[in-house]
Amino acid sequence: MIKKRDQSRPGPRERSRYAPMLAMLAERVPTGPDWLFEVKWDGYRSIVTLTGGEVALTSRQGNDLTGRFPVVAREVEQALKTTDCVLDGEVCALDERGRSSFSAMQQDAPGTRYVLYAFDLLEVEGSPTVDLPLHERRRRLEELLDRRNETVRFSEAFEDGEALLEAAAEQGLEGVIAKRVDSRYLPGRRARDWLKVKTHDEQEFLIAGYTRGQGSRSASFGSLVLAVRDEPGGLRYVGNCGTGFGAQEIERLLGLLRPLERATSPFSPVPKMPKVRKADVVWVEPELVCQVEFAEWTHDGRLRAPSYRGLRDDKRPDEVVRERATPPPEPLPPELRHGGRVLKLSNLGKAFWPEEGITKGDLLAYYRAVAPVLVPHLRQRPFTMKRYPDGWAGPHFFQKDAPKHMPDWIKRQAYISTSRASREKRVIDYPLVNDELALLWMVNAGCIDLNVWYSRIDKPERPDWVLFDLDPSPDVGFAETIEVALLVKTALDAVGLASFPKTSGSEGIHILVPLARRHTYDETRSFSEIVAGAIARTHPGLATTEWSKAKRRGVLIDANQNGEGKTIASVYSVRPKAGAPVSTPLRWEEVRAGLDPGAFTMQAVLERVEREGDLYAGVLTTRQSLGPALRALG
DNA sequence: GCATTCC
DNA sequence: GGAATGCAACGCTTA
DNA sequence: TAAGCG
Ligand SMILES: [Mn+2]
Ligand SMILES: [Mn+2]
Repeated sequence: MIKKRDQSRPGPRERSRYAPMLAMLAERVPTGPDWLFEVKWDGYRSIVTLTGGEVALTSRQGNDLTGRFPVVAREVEQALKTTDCVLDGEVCALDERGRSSFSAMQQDAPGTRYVLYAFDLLEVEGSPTVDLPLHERRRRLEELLDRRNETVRFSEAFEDGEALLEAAAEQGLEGVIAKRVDSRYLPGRRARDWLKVKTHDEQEFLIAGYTRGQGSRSASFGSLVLAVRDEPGGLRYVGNCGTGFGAQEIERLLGLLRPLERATSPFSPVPKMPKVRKADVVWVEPELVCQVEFAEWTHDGRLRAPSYRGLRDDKRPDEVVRERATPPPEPLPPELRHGGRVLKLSNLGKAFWPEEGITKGDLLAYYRAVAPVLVPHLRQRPFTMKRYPDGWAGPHFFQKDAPKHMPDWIKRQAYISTSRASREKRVIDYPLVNDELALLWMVNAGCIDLNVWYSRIDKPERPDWVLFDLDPSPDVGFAETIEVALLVKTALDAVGLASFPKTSGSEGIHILVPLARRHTYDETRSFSEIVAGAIARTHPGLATTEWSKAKRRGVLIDANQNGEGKTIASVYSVRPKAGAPVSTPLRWEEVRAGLDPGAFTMQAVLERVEREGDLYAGVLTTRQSLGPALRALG
């Protein structure tokens, strides 16, 4: 049932002690004297560690890049006026004209020239510099670098962000990074002190036709006619795209487009295309979906500077619409009303994540926006409050018994708890978060994540799911967690059980196996124990069920969490951790190397929900039995 | 975060 | 009036 | 039986 651990899996590798600081995506460049601006270099982010003159390059995922870029590694030794330091930078390939080019990088042709753009200094001769302000770190970095070295370059900073963005767009660069001049370096964090502003946008489009080519392309086509669906099943023309494909890709596209040809335009009315004669357009059924990069939408809904990136076969043609950046959720008024109920909100401006610039108001706004998909996962489940009145880094406390001052429009359910210590029985009134207003009351009370039982009040002894709780030990990271998640999926597939993965926050994964509420907690617990034990035995060093932290190596498959009264941080919960990561539902196809759980910020998750709906809806509707699986496992 | 209790 | 305080708890494992 | 663990 369970495959042997892949022999080719690399062993534990050298990791840099520093993870790179990450930038938040922003819509526009900030202004003012607090910011400096750099080109967003498009290559491999690398932490460069120089120890006694010995160089190591480490990727964002913690992989060793030294062997991949030997020339850069050698030149680093030459270019630095010290033998011990840690830098942050980007290794980029140069094209024929000596400019940074990502496509040159991907082709990695022999003789491709690589350079390092260094932009930060994290440590010099054993003393960390991460707590110095950025302008000071950059000053010291510049001093350390030999200006004459052509391979190790100092990433220039500029004062005018708008002008730099414009220049970057002209040169076909990806964008601009804005950094606060007085900010500290926050390793591994995605903070508002660094903003990434892109020159180009990108989305899927329908191919609705093509135009006859000119010159060398007269035998094939000149451009693709692009379209999107708009409101009630209509089709809207957005522009033509005549670049981004080579001769081979044109051939492939023609092969796919010819069978879709039609005599008449799929648009009504027929759009006017600049510089194209009507007779030169071949219309096709709008069924093929392609990815296109472009500078911006014009005011009349056309693409400026579109460039073809490839076909998309993972997107249904009727889902292709114009994507608008989801605006950040509405700021909240201090008082919300819903059918006669009034909720007063307090301290909206309080910094809940000071480093990231996230306030309690931001958190409430996120939960209000995500409530339609979130609340169904909380409904009728006893709720344990875990309260952080002063933000994620402050002190916190648990509260199960609903406080007296909780409004009466939040439902409660009483359970008797038997404290074994005192052998005393007492009644606990668990709150039930059954609607948006109740949810916001909890968040206003300082709840950051939302912890609920696995069972609902009408059948409290029959859980709705089995949980596989994957927790990596310090010696492994998210990459290993992903490997173990896939092993769990393989095992569940083999016994015919559907399962739903989500990130748990920073490094862990939760896998839920939805049930028809016929099993007891005892049964779900022993089922998860059997599966976890089998995986741990066949993959020593990678997966484990070892309880003691000290002895644990690899990823813990924590079967212990399947028990009455245990709680789980729900899907869409923001976790009380650095970077405010969200527990995000995943498609199994996404559970692959390179997945970055830190990228699931509140804003990113709102956009994702907008695009994908609730990827965890299946947990609410799938009703499975463990019977066949338990028999198969003997 | 807030009601309650202590000084 | 202002500061201090409480606000959960269990099963499982190993020492 | 106590302490560590989540
Ligand atoms: Mn976990
Ligand atoms: Mn756990």
